[in-house]
Amino acid sequence: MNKQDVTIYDVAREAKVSMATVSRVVNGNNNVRKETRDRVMEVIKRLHYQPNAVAQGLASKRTTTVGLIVPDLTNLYFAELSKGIDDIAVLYKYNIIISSVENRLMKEDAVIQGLLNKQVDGVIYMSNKLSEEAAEAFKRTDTPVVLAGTVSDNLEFPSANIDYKKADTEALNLLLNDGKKKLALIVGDKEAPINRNHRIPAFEKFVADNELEGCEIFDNIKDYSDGYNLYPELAKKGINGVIITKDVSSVGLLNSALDRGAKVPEDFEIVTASATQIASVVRPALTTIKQPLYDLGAVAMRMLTKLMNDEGLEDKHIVLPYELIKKQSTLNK
Amino acid sequence: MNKQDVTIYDVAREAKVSMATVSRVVNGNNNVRKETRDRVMEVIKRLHYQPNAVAQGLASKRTTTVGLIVPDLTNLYFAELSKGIDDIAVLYKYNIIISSVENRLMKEDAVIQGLLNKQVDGVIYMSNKLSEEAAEAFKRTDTPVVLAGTVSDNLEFPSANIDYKKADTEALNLLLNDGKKKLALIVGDKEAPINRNHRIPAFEKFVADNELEGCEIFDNIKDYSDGYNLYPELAKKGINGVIITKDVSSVGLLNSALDRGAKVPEDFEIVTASATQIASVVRPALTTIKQPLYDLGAVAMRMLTKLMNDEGLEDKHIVLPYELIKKQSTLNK
DNA sequence: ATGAAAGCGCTAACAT
DNA sequence: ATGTTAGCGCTTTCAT
Repeated sequence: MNKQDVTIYDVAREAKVSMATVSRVVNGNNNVRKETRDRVMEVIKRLHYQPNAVAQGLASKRTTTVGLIVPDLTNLYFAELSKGIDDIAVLYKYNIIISSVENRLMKEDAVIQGLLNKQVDGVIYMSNKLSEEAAEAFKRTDTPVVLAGTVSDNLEFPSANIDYKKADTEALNLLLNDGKKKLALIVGDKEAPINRNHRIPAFEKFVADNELEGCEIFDNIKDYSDGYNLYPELAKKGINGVIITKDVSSVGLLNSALDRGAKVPEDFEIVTASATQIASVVRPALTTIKQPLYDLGAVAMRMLTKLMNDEGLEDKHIVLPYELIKKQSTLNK
Repeated sequence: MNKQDVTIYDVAREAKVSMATVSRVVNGNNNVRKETRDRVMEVIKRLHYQPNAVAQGLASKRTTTVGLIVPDLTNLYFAELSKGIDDIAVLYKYNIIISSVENRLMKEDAVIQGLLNKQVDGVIYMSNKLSEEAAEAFKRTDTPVVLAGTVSDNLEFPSANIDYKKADTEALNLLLNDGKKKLALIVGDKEAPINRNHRIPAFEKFVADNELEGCEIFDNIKDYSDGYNLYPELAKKGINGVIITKDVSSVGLLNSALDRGAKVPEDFEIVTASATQIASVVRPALTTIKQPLYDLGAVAMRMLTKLMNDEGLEDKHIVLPYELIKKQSTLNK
């Protein structure tokens, strides 16, 4: 593959040692006399020797590679998580094999199997919804898995998340406090555990606790135009305050409201639930539940390094703090 | 690594054939009698045999893995390119090892060397600027490299791009035709080949050809706040029409102009040069040079598959069409 | 501290 | 059409 195909054997011969010694030098094993080490190092430099990671992987059964499963690279929620993951991966000298799995001919479990066949040392899984097949595939393996910004049904996999219930409740309180009583929760997929187990129950509890009427949950709002097209329905129903989980959709909703002459935030308030770049550049600026996406990714990857090192986890489920950032899409009384 | 560590040898024994035959079945080699194939397949299913890709890689010297070098995952320009790359990679059964290289402790050539050590079959490089070290590292190897949405100085590497000169000239004509004569080109890095060899010469030629006065090039405008903070200077200098290369910066510039009471597009026109999601959701909507980012990525990856297959390229440098999308940040007379 | 040798799991001649 | 065998480049006992 490389032009100069210098192997460990060439180095050994040239340095007049065995390949075992070269291997020790390369791997920083201390059982090498300083002189020998220096001599070997010199030859390595001179011959431009680079270890073949595939051969190392086969012999050692560790590839220093982790798999990343992500629905969509162009979704900033996952991109920002990935950045945190990547930075920690670099720190610990892991490479990342990335696989996006949304809208794909290839089934998710096939993607996962492919990753496992490549002998990745661990996997980070991100998604709105951990599919059945994915969960099954993970359970069939020893390879450690961590979820980042993703919840599974029965907490079977280690994860890094925020407290979605608490965050949503705080946001709903903000809306209510601003005098908005016809509230809506707008999600991408009702059946995603994050919604089914956290956001929706929190919303329903809040509505019940405050004896609100005419509140509603809207499902299947995933992209810009979904958000844009939803506004008329909300207006007709008199909804005047929403939490919307996808940043791109919130922007669509905002633009739609403005285009139809709604006053934001006087008549209609929006809280968006991720705080990606896209939510922060529109006008009026969106009030947002700021999730520490970079940190969530970093923490998840750090957990994975521990698992790959058989160190065990103090906390199987790490919950990071969020912030409710009050901007111009809410009155903030 | 996997719980059931079934090897090709187990399958061979169980199916009463040699491992060579199993290998043939796994690799779709036709030199196997149908009965034998069926029997082997049955055993493979029954034992849940999965080939170890690392061993395959070592023996065959092909890893079906390509390296992707990208400055920043959260930059939508690169994310959208990556999506095109990824889709074609899946089609041709390649995995992707992704390495982001901006703001990193690890030097770029070390990142590249790491990729080569993992025996990737090819590399796609994306950046504003192909660094010296990167170019050197690539030249030391046989591994094919393709640039996506990236230009190198002397066209030494195959690439997929648009005609930046033509695109910018068309945009400048739009501005001039709208009556804007104090024009600016706003870039991230003057020294990036894409700017030094294409955008800047095109801008200078346009200014000279049309005998315009007070036009200027602004450098080092890379993120939202750079764009936001630049506007006052533009206003002071009387600049009334700009092409700006980074979408995030354009949005900063737009918001800044609006905040300071400028009328867009009456007094100040903006054309942005990538057309990522972020440029399309702000109001007023930005006129943009729409680069076919997904396609650029897809084409680059397709080129790479050919090179990895020793097929050779008809065209070493592919130029895809762009579109000038006229929105509300220009008058479009 | 160093070396010899046996694999890691597979592919790819080569032989039959 | 199938089997035999020699690697691929490295790590890792086990000796010494």
